Amino acid sequence: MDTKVIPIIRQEGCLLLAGPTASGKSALAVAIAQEFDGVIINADSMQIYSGLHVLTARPSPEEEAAAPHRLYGILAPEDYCTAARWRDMALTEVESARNAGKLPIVVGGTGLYFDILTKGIAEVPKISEDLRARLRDKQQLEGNAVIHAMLREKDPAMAETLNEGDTQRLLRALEVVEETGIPLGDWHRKAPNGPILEGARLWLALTPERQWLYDRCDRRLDWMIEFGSALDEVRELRNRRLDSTLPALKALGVPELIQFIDGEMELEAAVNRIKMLTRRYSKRQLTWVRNKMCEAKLSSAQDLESLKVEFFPFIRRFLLT
RNA sequence: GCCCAGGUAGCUCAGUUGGUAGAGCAGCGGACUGAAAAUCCGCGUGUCGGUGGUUCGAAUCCGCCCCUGGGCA
Repeated sequence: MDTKVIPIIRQEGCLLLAGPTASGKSALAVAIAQEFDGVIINADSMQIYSGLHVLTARPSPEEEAAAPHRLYGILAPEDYCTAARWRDMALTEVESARNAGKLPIVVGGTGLYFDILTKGIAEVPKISEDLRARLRDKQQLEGNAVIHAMLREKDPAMAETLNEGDTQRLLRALEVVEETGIPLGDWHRKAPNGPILEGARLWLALTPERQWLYDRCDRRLDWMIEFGSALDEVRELRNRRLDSTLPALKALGVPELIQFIDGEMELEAAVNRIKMLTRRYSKRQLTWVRNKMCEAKLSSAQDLESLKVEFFPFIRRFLLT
């Protein structure tokens, strides 16, 4: 039946589709968008950057042509996207989809983004780039122990909860207390959460069987290297000599492939290492889905048709409620 | 066929003079409030090749068998 004639009664509705890398989200999103007249909005922290189309497994040109896609490849690799920045862009896209009478479908694998989109994040004032750069340099030169000691002095409570090895959180906590004079924990408790996604949501999440997923990740990487242009992408990125701490330079596979290009690692060793890192990553994603997305309707189906059979009636009911 | 060297965790290996075993890597579990494909925390997961014997007690000593390398024929 032509389900496009089903009127979307729930005008303010939104779909959230999460799952680990290579679980089949992109194809399912396209199928949903076609069936229910939707707009696909990216919730992946790496696919947002341009330049790594193949390596970050962005939707193919065919998929992008089959349904509207938003927030893919929109930032330069020398830029960086914070979680809140993504949220603001995503909310804008959700709104314009709704205004156009279309169903927003937020799709991705970045758990934090979904969290912040639906539960919010404390509105901490913007930290000056100067300060951030200064602290980053200090950490690189003098190590975490120094950063941890500084934090213990200015924000003992937060220093207590953080491990000394946790570079990223140490820097964040320190820059906030230095810039604002207020400990990050206080901000979390007292600051308002800022805008979040309003309206009814339907959570869908993919939790495929582990071995199947790992095999798929492996084969996908082999394909990216052999038949895709992953190496060309990385070569081009490398030739721009960007700061290696930028997010896009930390996309899975980039550091290893740069090492290969520079002759510091054999291709096979690089590929094996990327496969391992990808497995670990997908495991973390599954942990997030299992433990934080408890509202989600889960499926471990391994092919598009089964996913459609499981999810479509659900979505239809949601839209007609 | 004979002679060596080995068979211990998924892999590579350690294991004192006999006291039911431990490292690295892999793996698994968890956390996640502004660079999150990031960053961190926790966890040995085992028919010690098999079988019989010696012994209070065997990964460890002895016999036989199986398997894998290497050598000699």
